[in-house]
Amino acid sequence: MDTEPSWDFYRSFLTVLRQGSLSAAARELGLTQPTIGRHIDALEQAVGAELFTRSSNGLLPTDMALDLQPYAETLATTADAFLRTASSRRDKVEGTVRISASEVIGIEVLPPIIADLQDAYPGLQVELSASDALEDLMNREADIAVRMTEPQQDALLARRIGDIPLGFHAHRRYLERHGAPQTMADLAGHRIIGFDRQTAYIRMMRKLYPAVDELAAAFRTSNHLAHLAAIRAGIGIGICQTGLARPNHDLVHILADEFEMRLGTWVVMHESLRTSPRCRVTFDALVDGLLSYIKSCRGTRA
Amino acid sequence: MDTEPSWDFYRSFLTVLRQGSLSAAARELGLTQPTIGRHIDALEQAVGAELFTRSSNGLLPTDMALDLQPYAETLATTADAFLRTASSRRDKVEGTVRISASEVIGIEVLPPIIADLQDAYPGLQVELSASDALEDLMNREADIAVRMTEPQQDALLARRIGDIPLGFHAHRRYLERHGAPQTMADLAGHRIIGFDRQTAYIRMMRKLYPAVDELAAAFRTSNHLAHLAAIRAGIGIGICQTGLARPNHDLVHILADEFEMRLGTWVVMHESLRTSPRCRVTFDALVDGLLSYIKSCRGTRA
DNA sequence: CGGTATCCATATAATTATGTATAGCGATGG
DNA sequence: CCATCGCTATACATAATTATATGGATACCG
Repeated sequence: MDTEPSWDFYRSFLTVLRQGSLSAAARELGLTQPTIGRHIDALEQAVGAELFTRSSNGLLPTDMALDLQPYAETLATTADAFLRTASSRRDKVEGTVRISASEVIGIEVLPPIIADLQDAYPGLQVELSASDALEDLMNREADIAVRMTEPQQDALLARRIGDIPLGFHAHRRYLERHGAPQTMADLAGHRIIGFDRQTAYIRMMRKLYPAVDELAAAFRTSNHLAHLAAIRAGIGIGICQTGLARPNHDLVHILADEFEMRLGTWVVMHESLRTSPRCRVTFDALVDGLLSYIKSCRGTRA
Repeated sequence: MDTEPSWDFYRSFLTVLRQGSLSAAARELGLTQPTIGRHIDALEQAVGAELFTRSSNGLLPTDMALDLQPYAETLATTADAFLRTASSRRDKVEGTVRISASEVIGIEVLPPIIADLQDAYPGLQVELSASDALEDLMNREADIAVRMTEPQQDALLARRIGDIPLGFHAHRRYLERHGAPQTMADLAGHRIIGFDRQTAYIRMMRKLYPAVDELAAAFRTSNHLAHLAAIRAGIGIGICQTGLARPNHDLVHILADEFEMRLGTWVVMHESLRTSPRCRVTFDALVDGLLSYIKSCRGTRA
């Protein structure tokens, strides 16, 4: 290798890959099309491989370029994390903290917790990545994560919150029309909201309650938020966190004695962020907020 | 934020951090001291924080800079992985593959396996990181790893090899002088080679054989290679992989019926490297080589 | 079919970043 | 106590990178 290529080339490479054309990448990066073109040329020269096939309506990535995309993505998220950390003062709670959580937690549970946190620390910005694709804390894709599985890596600081209870729920309107099932067997006569895809959590349920799996579902979705929305819309009976029944009083927890499943919950942060005030404070706020959320889950039985 | 800083600044930042001065960093990168100085200035400007305190004999990193170091390290290893992947042709077995393994495995077990592999594929370069600090495959710090723990992440492709058996060993010379212990209790009268630090594997032994832990060690080291060297030098009786007794015929496996511990072993690779011929071939070679190594571990009893 | 809007490639001009040379500062050693 | 060495900071010339401007190719649409 003569000399290492400029790291800026990786940025240009990734942007072209995402945007699909030199021109669009140039607009994105605030540069010009010939510049990006030269970057790609130089990178291809440096690695001795063709990365894109040029055409008059854009650049088509080669298989090699697609292989390289994850590396470039990592570079981008890491550079982002670098700036996020560097741009916040070490001695004050300010700057941006990026939180990763599942969609349901991120949308139904976290907002009030974050609101209180930001009331207390006006200089604190929060980026919430509400996605079921869990982001990698080791890669610093997020600073703090709420997870339903226990993290394995030693470098991660994890705090177990407890178990979030799940149960069958239905809208009051649905129950008024169709009656409330008293036993698991009664479910057979009801409209069931089911899951579309296999996830770890569905496999767990299948193991604990094989009967549930055999119910014919009237509405299936792989999206947990859509599942919840279906319950709230009165489509039928589905499973959700019992804590979500409380804020919306039209949701009723049914079969509470027959069916119980719990999701272990952890708040996780990279160990090295312990000394960062903004991460520390956010971590603590999430722990406190989720603890009281779990406490509120009790006593919502029908 | 006006505009994102050049990614090259991160490289200069990291090099200054590692080298301790602008001048040394400039030499390392093939640039000049004023250039590196300007990069650091620009980065400090961009993030609005002081990263180094300048002195006449170098640059001293601030706490902030030390916080940022891991991010910069990740950038460097990822850029490296990018080049490694990009510089090898997709259709041929050539280019560099980086293997991570423990010191003992990397030094005592892998070399002959790698030799055979490279005989078969002359264009294949191998980088071996023989370190007990396990490198992160998610971060692409290595392409393939030999691990003694089962990997958790879904994105990793893991192949279980089996269990590597461990046992007490001593040099023939030591046994001629001091006699061979026939029972675990006999160990008390012998010179024992022990471990210095707590590791997962020591905790496991402590659990299975609490008696072993109470033996007074005549020689302690936290380095497994040094431990092995001590056994080979005839210092006393210590624990090592039974497979290591074979190539060196002066090493004798003792108390084989009294003591047995096994280390589960996996070869692990990032799932996305499956399509890369060089990684695929290396992965398979490691699997085959380690399988036959484990097979060779049997039948070496004294 | 002509008009328009993309896109990439190339040549040239402007800007920016880099290297060279030098001065100044502090530590080290005879 | 001065010479030396290594470091950073600055000034200036130069090289490298970038933006601008233009041409050619392709797709889309009325």
